[in-house]
Amino acid sequence: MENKGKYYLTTAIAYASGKPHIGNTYEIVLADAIARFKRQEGYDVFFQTGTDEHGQKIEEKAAAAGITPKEFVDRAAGEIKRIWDMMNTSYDKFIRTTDADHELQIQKIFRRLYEQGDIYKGAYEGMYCTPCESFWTSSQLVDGKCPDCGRPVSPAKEEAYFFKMSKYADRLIEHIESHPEFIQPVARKNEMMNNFLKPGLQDLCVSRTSFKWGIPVDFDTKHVVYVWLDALSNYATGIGYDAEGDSTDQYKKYWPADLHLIGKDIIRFHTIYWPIFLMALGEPLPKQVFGHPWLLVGDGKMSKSKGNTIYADTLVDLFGVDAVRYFMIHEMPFDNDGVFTWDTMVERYNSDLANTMGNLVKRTISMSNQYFGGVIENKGVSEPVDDDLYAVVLGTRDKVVELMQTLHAADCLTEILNLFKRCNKYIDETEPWVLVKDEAKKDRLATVLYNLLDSITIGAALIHSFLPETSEAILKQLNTEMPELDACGSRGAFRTGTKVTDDPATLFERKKFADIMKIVNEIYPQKKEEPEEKASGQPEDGKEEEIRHKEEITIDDFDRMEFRIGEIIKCEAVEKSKKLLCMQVKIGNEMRQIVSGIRKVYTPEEMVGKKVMVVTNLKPAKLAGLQSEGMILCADDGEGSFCLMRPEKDVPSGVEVC
RNA sequence: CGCGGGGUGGAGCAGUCUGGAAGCUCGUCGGGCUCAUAACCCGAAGGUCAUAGGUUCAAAUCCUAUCCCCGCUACCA
Repeated sequence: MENKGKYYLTTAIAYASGKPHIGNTYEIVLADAIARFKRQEGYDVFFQTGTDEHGQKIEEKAAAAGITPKEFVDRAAGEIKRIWDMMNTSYDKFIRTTDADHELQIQKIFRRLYEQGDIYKGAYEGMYCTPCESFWTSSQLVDGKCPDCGRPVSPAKEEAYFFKMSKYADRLIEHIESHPEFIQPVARKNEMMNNFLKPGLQDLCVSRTSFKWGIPVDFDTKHVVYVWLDALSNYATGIGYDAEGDSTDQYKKYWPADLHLIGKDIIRFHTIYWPIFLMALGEPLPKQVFGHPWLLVGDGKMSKSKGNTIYADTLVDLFGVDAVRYFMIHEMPFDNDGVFTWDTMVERYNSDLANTMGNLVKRTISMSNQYFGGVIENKGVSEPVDDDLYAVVLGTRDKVVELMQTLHAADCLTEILNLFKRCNKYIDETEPWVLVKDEAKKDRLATVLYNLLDSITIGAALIHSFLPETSEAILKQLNTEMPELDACGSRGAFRTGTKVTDDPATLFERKKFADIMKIVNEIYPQKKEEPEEKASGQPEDGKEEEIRHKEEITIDDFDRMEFRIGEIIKCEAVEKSKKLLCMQVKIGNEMRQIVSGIRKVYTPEEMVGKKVMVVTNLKPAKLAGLQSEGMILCADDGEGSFCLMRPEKDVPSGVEVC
């Protein structure tokens, strides 16, 4: 394949403060898919990742663990690298900011910027919290107090080095405006322009004296280099940049980076500070910075305090590496956060990997063996339906190439799955099990199976960057070589007369949701259910399937809830809504307004005078703009039908239900 | 009025720039098939495209207002 030139991509370097969760792992997986795909396209790829190991937080964590910072980051970096390797990522270099050559270059860079006047010594002024020994900006303060400890802060000054950001701001604005592809997705570009560049850049404080764990400024050793200047520079130092003009050939070949793949939270550092540092050093700017969205768990960000942190190992144990790669890439829209739930994980696994792809390979190989002893020749007996099949199969390559150009990796997987789906349909259209009964159709049957094997070969090649192991497993079962990317646009990827395996292993064994959840519940025992559920809430299953119970609660938990009998005094339909009723409910001597989604089953007229069961200590909510101060309980069958819970005998309103 | 993004069938999304019969995946229901992993294929149900106005022969798409979500708002990696 022709060489298309070099392609240098990086991930952000992972902060070595702990074990990365699936959100952090997503980035390396996406980067790996891009790197592999670029290689497949014929680029000379250099793929760098690594760890960011300096800073106050690490110093503190190490102290808390009773070890030196270096010991701490050695462990953390080892763990991160282990996970990257487990995910089968094909990085070319794993840089650590504690690498000696990197540290040396940072000192050289700092000195050079100082000597040429871009860095100057000044004083950092801000609000200082003495107990926390931290500076805060006025916007960070919470009610004018320290956001960490809540204690009052006082203005303070500290000697520090600053970088003259404003000097390069105009050039950067000009660059961003004239290179619309520089910041991706574009929505982020506006955030940067509006929030930082247009209002005017402040000079950046690039040294610290408040902690020690960093790279010392060699000419003023009570300062350490600001971690971002340290961390960002890895992209250059990792491939051999030298601030004194003696950069390696590798650097000269690969710089500037073609892509920095980073999280959307650190776009500012990569699209403002890093380009400006590079301008100051006289180096060209990276071609593109892509701030990818986040992979969230449930409906919130992952956090240790919530107990919902999910690690890649856990998923890999349950589903395998490629299934996890598949999920991560497929569930991330281009510019929206993706969401991980066990439900969708199992669904994607079963539906896409087991049913559509795995089963297709198995049934095709199985038929090849049953009908032809595994040796399939292209007999050239074609029918119009073959062209329909190939129209989809051969068109996939171009679609994938095009989508990857703009880093729409999730859409690529959708396209490739479409290819496999089309194959399944083709089997139904051609009905090989019917053909086999007619000796005269034997050659047609062979052709059909050949077309399938050919299509699967192409599909396997196209999915290789995303699911390398699976791709190889399929090709091995077909006993065929992976075609080059260009060959995926035409027929003949599968060599006629090849004998496929006679023992096709199942690529993805279907998983039962209940089995997975059993294991998950052991791993995450304290998983909490949503406390609030609407009256018309959506129940789980209607059928005979077993009831999924919520987490067990204690009598004390139950005691926190208050139920009372309420009498509906007034009731009217909520105009803006077709399912809401707005009621005035008498509970003892007080009146409450309650909005409830029961209009489908109850009319306003029939509600008046009824006595119902009400949750009376539920936090008020606004429904369709109306305040609702409680919840009316219903029995709900989950099929859209439900009925009110009413006292069996007449009781006065206000009495408690317990 | 700090800036920006978004509200589309049960779930997740596309479509909005360049108005012209509301689409995809999953789920549900019905049918078909039997090579295959209770799989695969076909069909159906289900949405007044957040709300209210306006422009137009025609609006999810353009304009105005309102409501609700979510990012960013600088030296924390």
